[in-house]
Amino acid sequence: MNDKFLKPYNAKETEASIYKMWEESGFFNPDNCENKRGEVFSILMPPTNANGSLHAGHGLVMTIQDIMIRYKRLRGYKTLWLPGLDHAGFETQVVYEKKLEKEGRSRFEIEPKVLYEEIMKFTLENSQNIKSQVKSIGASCDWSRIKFTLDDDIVKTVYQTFKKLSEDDLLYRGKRIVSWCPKHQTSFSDLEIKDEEKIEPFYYLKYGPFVISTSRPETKFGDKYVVMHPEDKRYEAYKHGDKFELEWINGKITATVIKDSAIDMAFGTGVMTITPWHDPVDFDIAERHKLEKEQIIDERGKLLPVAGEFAGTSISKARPLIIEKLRAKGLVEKVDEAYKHNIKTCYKCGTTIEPQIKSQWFVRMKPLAEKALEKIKSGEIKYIPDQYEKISTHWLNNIIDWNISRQIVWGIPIPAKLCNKCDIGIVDLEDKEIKCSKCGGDLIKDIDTFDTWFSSSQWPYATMGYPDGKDFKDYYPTDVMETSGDIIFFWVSRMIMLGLYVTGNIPFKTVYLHGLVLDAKGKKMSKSKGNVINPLDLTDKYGTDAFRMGLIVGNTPGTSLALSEDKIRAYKNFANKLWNITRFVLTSVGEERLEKDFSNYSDTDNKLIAERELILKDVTSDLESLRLYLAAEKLYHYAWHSFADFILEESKIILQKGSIEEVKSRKQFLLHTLSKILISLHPFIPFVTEEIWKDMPIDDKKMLIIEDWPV
RNA sequence: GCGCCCUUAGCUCAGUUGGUAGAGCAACCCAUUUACACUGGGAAGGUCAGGAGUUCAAGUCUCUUAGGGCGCACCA
Repeated sequence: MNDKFLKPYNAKETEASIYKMWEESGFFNPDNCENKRGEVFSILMPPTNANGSLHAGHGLVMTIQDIMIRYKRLRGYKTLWLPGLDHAGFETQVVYEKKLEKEGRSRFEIEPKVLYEEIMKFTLENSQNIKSQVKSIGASCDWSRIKFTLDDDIVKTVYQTFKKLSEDDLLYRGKRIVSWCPKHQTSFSDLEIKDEEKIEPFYYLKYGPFVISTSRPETKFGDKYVVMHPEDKRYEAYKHGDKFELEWINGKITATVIKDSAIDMAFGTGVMTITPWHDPVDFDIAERHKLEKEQIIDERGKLLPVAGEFAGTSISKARPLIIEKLRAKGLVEKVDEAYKHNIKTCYKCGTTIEPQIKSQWFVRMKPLAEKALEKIKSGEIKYIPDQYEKISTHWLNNIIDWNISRQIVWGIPIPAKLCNKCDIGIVDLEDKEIKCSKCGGDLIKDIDTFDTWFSSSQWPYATMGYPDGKDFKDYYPTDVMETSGDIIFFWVSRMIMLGLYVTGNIPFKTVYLHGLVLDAKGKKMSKSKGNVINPLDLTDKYGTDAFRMGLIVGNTPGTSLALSEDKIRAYKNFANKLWNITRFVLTSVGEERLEKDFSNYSDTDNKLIAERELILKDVTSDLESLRLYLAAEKLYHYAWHSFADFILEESKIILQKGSIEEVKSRKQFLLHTLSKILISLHPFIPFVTEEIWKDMPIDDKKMLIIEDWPV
């Protein structure tokens, strides 16, 4: 027996060299593995923010996927786990802007091209960091195939899709109302917006013969349409299109009566004025009746000249002043001081979103969503846990067009030209169009970039070299899409839609969604609360295997997990337990080597074998159904409480007092069982099992990572 | 407002098709030159949130009440 077993298991000394051994073996790359079953299994690693560092959530992602991959590899599948890095457009740009702020610079003063180069350099430097962190978790992904969302071939695919969408009339450039962040100076899609409950005053204002209500008096300067429900008896006397004069904030204006059934008769007075430029509901009403739209607030959140004396004032400063003026004119009917309502905020900085009308590129989602819904309904795409199927279906059924333009430099440039006269946009992948075909105006290059999710939604086929790539033919569709439940719309649903649209085939068969990793008290980790657990601290202290087990056991998909250090410590003990089990077994068997075809077992051992096989079968079925949490626990229990506590104790007597046949039988049983325990535990705790495997007295053995699954 | 999920031992959570309630941690008693103290043995701990129903049988299915969480939509 190797002397190393005389000391407790030392994860720290072992892990780096084991990972290096795997990497050098080439077995992470399916091209180097024998295809024993003639079946493939593939997973895409959700592209990690190249600029970020590993957090507990990544730890979970990497562990779950690595377990799936290692298990299938052991079962003889040709397994591809394709790693990726994400330029994470807006996220990274925000991080970089903070850095600029600290240096006393601003992105608005830097030439876009220069800024892009700077962020690229910054990101590529940091990407080395995240890669080595992913490795430290034990991820057995194929690094030779790593893809970055800004790689030329990915960009090329994204451009082809953009063009195809345009040709199929699923893309349009439209002057539409979008969610605009006055701080970040970019528009968003509906998903980047967070609702926040706020208590604010609610004003009832006299508007000619009507009383209207608003929480946003600063938008009211241009309001010249007063809207009511066509069936509202109270306002029967007023006809659609009636005009009247009234005294308003800055003097006399002419208003027009509009009848529209979007009005809720029960709310307030049942009458409202509209600000189509700054409110989506108002925008829709204006579109329906072809009403004029006027911008009141600029991109920085300041009032425009239409506000007269208030021009140039910010919203927060102007609001009380406007009310003061209205009050002086006797136009304030009443004020509800504590009005509770939801306002839309930027998910990143919390700034109140200021809707603006902008020319942006939109994707028509309804036709894409319908195809996705079919595949979900037919069961071709399965969700784990299954409640996500309903959540996805609901979102897809109510989908709105997707704004894919972002006014930031860090991203894939939109390959299009805009007319400086008529503002139409044309897709121009070759960058050769000069004159507008419609009005003859000059074409200028669109300076916007794509929403990050527009490129990551194409990840499954873009990374595999669609349409001609060998990997695309071999590994698409992938088997499991494993990611966090909170990006189900951002990413998962859009991958399904674009995958189906571009390739005609689903991008993955099973969607496996894990929950959030919370702190030990079940609270969300956040830098401001100071409760962020760095996974690398834990792997350093308890070993990566212990960390992995702690994340997996008892963690059901979709449910958030309270990460307790106690639990991880318990699995550190488990790694050591296996170590000592090995020490005992190796000492007990002496010179005995594992005989592959041994069958002359004693009755006692045959009974134990039957038990063991039952458990291994059970574990295999759990793994096939992706019940990782159960498989891990069952193996843990068998190794510790059956094999160590009972079988090893019993062996002490048999090896001492048994007949020659009984001793031989027991020695073989111990070796076979230990080897099966090591193989089946390998997906969960790869490092310690591989390290032990080196010393197993087995002839012609392979590396554990490519051994044969014991069932 | 609409929809979904959760409520099981002190804590964190399992419990796949209905068939005598489980794990880890914590706490309690005992053992101590043992393969392993990163240990072993033992005992304790639950009217499965409350109520009603279906069933020979319900933690599991149905309805309902309460509390917690999440998603979506929001009325100016």
